[in-house]
Amino acid sequence: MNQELELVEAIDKLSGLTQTFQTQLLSGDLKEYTLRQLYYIELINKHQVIGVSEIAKMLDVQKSTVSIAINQLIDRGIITKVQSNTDKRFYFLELTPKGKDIMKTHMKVHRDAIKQILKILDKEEVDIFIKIVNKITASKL
Amino acid sequence: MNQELELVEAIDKLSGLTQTFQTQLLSGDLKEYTLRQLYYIELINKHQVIGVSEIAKMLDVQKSTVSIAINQLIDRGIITKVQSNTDKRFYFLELTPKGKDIMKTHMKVHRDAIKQILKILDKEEVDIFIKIVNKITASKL
DNA sequence: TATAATAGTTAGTTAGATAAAACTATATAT
DNA sequence: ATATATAGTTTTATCTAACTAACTATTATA
Repeated sequence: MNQELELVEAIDKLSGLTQTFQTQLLSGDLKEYTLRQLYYIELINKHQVIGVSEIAKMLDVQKSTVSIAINQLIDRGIITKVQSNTDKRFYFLELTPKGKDIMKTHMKVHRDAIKQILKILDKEEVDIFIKIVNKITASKL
Repeated sequence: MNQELELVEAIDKLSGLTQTFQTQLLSGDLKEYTLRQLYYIELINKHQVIGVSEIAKMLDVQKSTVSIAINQLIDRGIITKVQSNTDKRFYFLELTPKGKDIMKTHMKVHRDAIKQILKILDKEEVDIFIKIVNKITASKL
């Protein structure tokens, strides 16, 4: 079989796997949250200083969209906002302990999936896989 | 750095790439359609004989959900339904020429992405990549 | 100081995806 | 022949994610 076709199939399988993974993520302990919400939580976890406008720019959506979503997560006790002293217009978005727990659970799901992959592949294969993925992503495809 | 961490990062990058790919897919020529709609089209394209109930089972959603979505695509001239002669309850779902065009565009986007990957990697790397992906997906992770 | 820009909110709207329940029409099985 | 199952539809309703436009409060600038 030609290489291009095989690669098409491999990538199809990979995207099927991603979908299965997402489905698993959204059942289990994180079923109360949408992917979007988990992503907001992830962004806030990753950036020490972040506000509504920056998130909106990152996601390329309107500020109002983000504002509403974030305030819902605040109402649910997952995020807090702290007004900046130096610029009263700005609010630092932070995770509450509950938000940090969600983040931990999310990361654990990731880690568990990766542990399973590590069981299936031998060390050399993992190295090559990492190298290839890095090569692909480095090229800003 | 330990292998697990590197794999975590590689997979993060890969999922970032997937997201970029999706964003590109949903701008460009296919911006009038949602991912879900493209998936309905893909399923109908892939299966010569398929009806509403089967799609519902595949996606694990209610028949009513699929019925509404499919009828919207029929209204937009993308799908047709043809009543079966041997079982009058059943409707064969098929792509119209417009639907087939959408499918072609969709596949072209895929093929183009894969061609870019083929440019970046050498033949041996592609082979290994395919082998590893197959190993992972074969294991029903 | 008056005006611009920025950060975030609020009100109102829309599209899409989903569900439950009641329904029609048809086919199958006892 | 009657009862049950199946294929698909319709109605009603909910939720998410997004939009625009108008708004407040604050900061920066000319």
